[in-house]
Amino acid sequence: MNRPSDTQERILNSARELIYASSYADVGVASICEHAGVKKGSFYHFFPSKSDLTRAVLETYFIDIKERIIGQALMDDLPPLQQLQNITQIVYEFQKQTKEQTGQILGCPLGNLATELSTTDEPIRNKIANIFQRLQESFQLLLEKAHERGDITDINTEATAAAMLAYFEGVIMMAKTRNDAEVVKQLLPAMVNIRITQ
Amino acid sequence: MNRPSDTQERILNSARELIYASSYADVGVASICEHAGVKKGSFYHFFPSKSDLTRAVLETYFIDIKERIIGQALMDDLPPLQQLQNITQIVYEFQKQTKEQTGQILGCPLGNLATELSTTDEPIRNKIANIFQRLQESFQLLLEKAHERGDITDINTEATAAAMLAYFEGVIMMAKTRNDAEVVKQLLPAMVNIRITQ
DNA sequence: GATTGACTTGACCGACCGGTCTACTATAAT
DNA sequence: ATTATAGTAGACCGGTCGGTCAAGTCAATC
Repeated sequence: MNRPSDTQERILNSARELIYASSYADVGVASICEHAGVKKGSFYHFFPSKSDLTRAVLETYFIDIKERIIGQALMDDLPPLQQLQNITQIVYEFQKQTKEQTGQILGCPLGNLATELSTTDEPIRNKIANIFQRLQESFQLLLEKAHERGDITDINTEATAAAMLAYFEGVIMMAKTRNDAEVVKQLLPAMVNIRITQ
Repeated sequence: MNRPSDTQERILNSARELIYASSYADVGVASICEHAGVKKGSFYHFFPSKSDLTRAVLETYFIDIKERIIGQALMDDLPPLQQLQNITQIVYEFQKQTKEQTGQILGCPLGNLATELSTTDEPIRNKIANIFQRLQESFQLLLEKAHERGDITDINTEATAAAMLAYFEGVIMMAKTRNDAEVVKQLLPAMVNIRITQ
């Protein structure tokens, strides 16, 4: 009774791209369907609302960041602080690449939606808060490893991880606003020097 | 031949409040007019478009930040790094206050619009980039004073000011996403320890 | 007191919004 | 072969969007 279909994925990918390239409000359901090659009826067969779809899209953003940025940075068998440094380099290259391809710095898909929707769509705000938490924990894990190795001392790893994530998002916001990837190159490496003591 | 009128200011103040409380896309021209007690015709007499109005609103956001936050922090005759520290404290109290009054952390009005519109409205992106530049210069001035006093050495004041502003925006974004002012209290003071060396 | 022009009024526009609905198709289970 | 159902198609809905416009009001100028 179930026909296999890639429609759901097509919708997700379409929304992923369009929302990242502009904003939640600026991308209509009709555009998402058109870009996916799908009719509106199918859209609402798979997703009860645009907000629901966006929460699903957010999860794919997280998976991408986790795999393509953090996972990539951890592949080299380096000290944890070096791996953190890797992250900043990978992000720079990614932002630079999208700038070359689209002419624009698109920023962070999570931060973009966080600032746009946190006050008007509670389920989305909550979803993003949850994702930020998981990213923070990835940072924290690296900090704890560095602590065990004796690379850092007297540090509040949880608060420092949160501070690093905040700096990360802030730098990317500035790069997007100036539409200049070099902002990332100049500022983001300093992320690994942030410390919040106990 | 010119009748004095507070209509323009009423529109500006209305838009200021409504856009800060939600977002650019979520606030219609009709809502702005209604909240200002003004008819649509008057709106388009004073402002050629919603985008133009928003650029004027952005300038008022800057003036407010400059006067009510930076100006306030500089009133006490303290060492420059202490004055920077003051800024973080004032911002915490402000965010905490809006949370108490509205139940929500509204974040930074500049950062909010920066992430929402930088890729879709070039004049607005440019306006925000300009404002960020001026804020960065305020930070830089304090860093240079600190340098002259010998409080800090071997520092790239321009890059460090940019990094501090980025961290500032990032922390406020996280507070908004978590809808928790305590994030600001815990993370923002570390802003003054950020250094980017030459 | 006639003229000028800044300002106000509110009806109106086409386009688009998110979402609904009914009819239809295709396939898998019986 | 019949039935059940997941998925597709696309017309349609009321409401809202940013923006326009013609008509009018009012005060300052001459």
